[in-house]
Order: sequence, then structure tokens, then C-alpha cells
Amino acid sequence: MSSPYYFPPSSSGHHSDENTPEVHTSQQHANRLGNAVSGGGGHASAGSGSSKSKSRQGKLVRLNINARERRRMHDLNDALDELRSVIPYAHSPSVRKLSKIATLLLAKNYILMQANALEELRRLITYLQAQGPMAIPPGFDLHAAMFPGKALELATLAQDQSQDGGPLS
DNA sequence: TAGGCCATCTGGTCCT
DNA sequence: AGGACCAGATGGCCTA
Repeated sequence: MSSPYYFPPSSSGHHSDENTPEVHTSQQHANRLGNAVSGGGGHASAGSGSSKSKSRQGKLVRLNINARERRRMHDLNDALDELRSVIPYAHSPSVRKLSKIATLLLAKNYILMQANALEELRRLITYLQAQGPMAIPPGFDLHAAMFPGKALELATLAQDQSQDGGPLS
């Protein structure tokens, strides 16, 4: 039987209306509805009202805050899903979706690994250059390959300038 | 059944 | 004042 956390088709249809906690994907928690609308998940403290008007107004405010928080968490989860989609691991229906913490850890390791590979490549290029004239394939930006950070910096700078309305001095 | 993971609620804090 | 962010609490679902 397929377990719940399989790869979501493409995650949530977020940003529903306020105060209607949508049940995301097909996943788990089919009955969060009961929870969400009024103080289910959390502390039961919501309604020990002193004045009625205050509790009504306060309840509305609370509901809005809850909805916002829910939306925020959904956005966070969407970002996590995007992260999962770009880090290499067994994306398969038979494999359970990476947990949040596992996603972050794996992403960190992946970045480290890429950095190492880049460093290695840089050393190799330097070495080959020292050996004598190298035939650079057409279209290959050697400088960008060696200093990708710099290249990105320059690219974003150029973009900023073009957005600011032409070349600044 | 215990443990892991998750969604949600909630109150606090900080920032604009 | 209102929004964003955060951490703690709670309860549900799933797997071993």
C-alpha cells in the first residue's frame, strides 16, 4: 500500500482563503479541519472570554493570524519542496519523501560537495594552464568557470544597472 | 505501542 | 497597529 508521503504531484494549492485551512495534497491529516478552525492543535486556551465583544473581535483577529501563519508555513513547505526537487536523491514513488530536516542536511552536503568539485576543477585548470597553451573550446568562459561567484556578481550588477535605467557611472 | 514527522494554534518578540 | 518570524504545545497519522 502506498504510504502517504510520496512525492506530491507538485504540492499544495496554497493561498486559499483565510480561515479555511485547506487540507493539502491528498496527504495525511484528512481531519485537520476539525482541528484548525478553533483551537484544535494548540492550547485550548482560546476562549476563556471575559468580555463578549472583546472575545468576538479577538477571535476574528486570532483567526486571521492563524490563517497567515498557516500560509507562511505552506510557503515554507513549498520552498522545501523546491529544494527537494533540485537535490539529487532517489525520487521515486516507492521512496518516501525526504523529511524537512533530512532535506536541509542533504542540501547542505550537496552544496559542500559541489564546492569541492569546483575547487578541484579550478586546480585542474590552473595545472593545465601551467603546462602550456590550452585549447579552449569555443564558447567556454574560462574565467567564469574559475570564478563563478564573481561572474554571478557581475551579472547581477549588470542586471541591476539595466533595471535602474541604464548605465550608471 | 513508541517514536518520528507533521500541521496547526498560540503567545511572544521584533520590525516597519 | 499590523505583519513576520519563532518556539512551544498539542494531537493526528504512519511505520517499525
